[in-house]
Amino acid sequence: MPDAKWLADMEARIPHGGVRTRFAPSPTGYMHVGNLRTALYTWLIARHAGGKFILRIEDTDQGRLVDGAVDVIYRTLAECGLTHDEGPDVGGPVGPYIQTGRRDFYKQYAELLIEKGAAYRCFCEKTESGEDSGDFSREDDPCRALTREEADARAAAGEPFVIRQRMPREGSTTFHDAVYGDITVENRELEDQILLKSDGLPTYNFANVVDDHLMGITHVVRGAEYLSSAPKYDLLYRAFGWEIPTYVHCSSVMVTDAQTGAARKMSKRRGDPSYEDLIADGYLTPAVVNYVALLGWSPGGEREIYSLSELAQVFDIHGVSKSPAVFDINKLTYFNAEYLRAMSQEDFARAAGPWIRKAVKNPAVDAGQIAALLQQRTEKLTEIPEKVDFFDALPDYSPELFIHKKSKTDIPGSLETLQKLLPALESLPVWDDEHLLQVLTQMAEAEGVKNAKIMWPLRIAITGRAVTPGGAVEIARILGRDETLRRIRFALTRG
RNA sequence: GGCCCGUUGGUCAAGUGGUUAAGACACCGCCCUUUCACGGCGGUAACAUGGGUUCGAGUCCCGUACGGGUCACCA
Repeated sequence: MPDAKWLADMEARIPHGGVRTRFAPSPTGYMHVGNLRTALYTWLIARHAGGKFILRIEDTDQGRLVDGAVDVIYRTLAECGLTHDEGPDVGGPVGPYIQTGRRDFYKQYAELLIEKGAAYRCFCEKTESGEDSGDFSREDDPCRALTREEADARAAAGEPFVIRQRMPREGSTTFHDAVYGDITVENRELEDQILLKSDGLPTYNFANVVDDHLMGITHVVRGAEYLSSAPKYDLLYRAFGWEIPTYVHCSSVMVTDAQTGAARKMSKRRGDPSYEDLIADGYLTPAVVNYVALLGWSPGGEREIYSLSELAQVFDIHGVSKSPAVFDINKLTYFNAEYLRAMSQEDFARAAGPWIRKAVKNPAVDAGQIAALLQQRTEKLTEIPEKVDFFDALPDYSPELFIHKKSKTDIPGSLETLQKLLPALESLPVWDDEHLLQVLTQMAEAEGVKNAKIMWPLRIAITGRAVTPGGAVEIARILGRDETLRRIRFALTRG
């Protein structure tokens, strides 16, 4: 029944030579960290080898289509720099790259399998997931024993059917995985899985095998949840007589459950962060990519900071780990801080600007100067507003803040210091760091006290905060003379 | 429950028969310092468990425990 000419044409367009990998997400509208990592590893394997990275959309589940979901995938890949060479949007030699557009292909290949005796039509009624299907056992399926003529006749008569894979009942199947090594299962454990659904669309497992072959995929990278269906794939490849690609199964990414403290798989429902959530939370894309790369893979040495292109150079399947890794937001935060500090001052100012302006509306206050202060003490962009809001308006603060043991300050002493500071600052010839520091240190020297005894009261008076991004000098400089003096005078009224 | 996979400090992890069992995050301490940070130095902390094999086992084999995955006309 399959068209021999058509099959030959399909085979003829398969690219050969060179590594070809593919990321094949189903459009659910959610790119969780595990998905991103799979995409990353897949991309890295291709780029490391100078091969092609292909994007294929697996939309065979008509019941789970989500609007805009494909856009989330495009956007995430693009932002992360995981560019694809072939895909629904850019085309390529082995399209279409969206599975519903390949509908007829699967039918042809399913029928080819029937012809080879490795599949059969099944007319049994659908059994819902999780439901007890009675005492009927898959092994007793009478359809498996139907002759070709009978099955063809019933199909021709319009009876609905699915096409199932005919698994061997004896022996065992061994497949090889680049991460897990050889895995052997008894064939009797394998169910006659459905290849083609009654709506004519393929199941994930079948579509994968057909597409990966037709697209010339050399390395199949996917989550370890597919490990147990891998032997069925091998059987399918063998039935077709196709070359088996290299399997690369990656362990899952876990998260520590806030309630139970136990590790569990990440999930959208539980509110675990997706890529977009992390970005909205103030994380930088390169930091996320870098961290995620190291979650379940290790380059070996002691180095941890890698750019995307550096990752592509050093990536090696050998470093992929078998056991699940727990996502640690703490360490991501550390990576983020590292990336923030490594930025040029200009880039940081550009990234931090909007966040500073969320809290500092006063245009007279220079966001660029605040950014310079912030760069060495910011772990995520989102924490900026609360750190700088005092520039806009002096917060309500308790005079108790003037008490600081290490600086040897108390309330009366602080007010006294501020009182003396007032005229000195009023007459400061130039309002810059150099002069501010000079007047302050001179006063400390004249009084025979440590700098801190002068600096602390000033900083508290002009910020109203125990912790600030920068010291008294820098903050006074940014605030300007008028505002600085105003805040000092205000402090004095509170004594 | 059957089958498959896994198990090095709280977390990420190096380690491929002989190591004082790296490194990083987090945590703690000290130093630097005009606060907090940054930075520097140091510290606490691990081979799940029981048997083998071996002159020698984190590394190899078997059992046990624990964890994960999978058993859909979902992917």
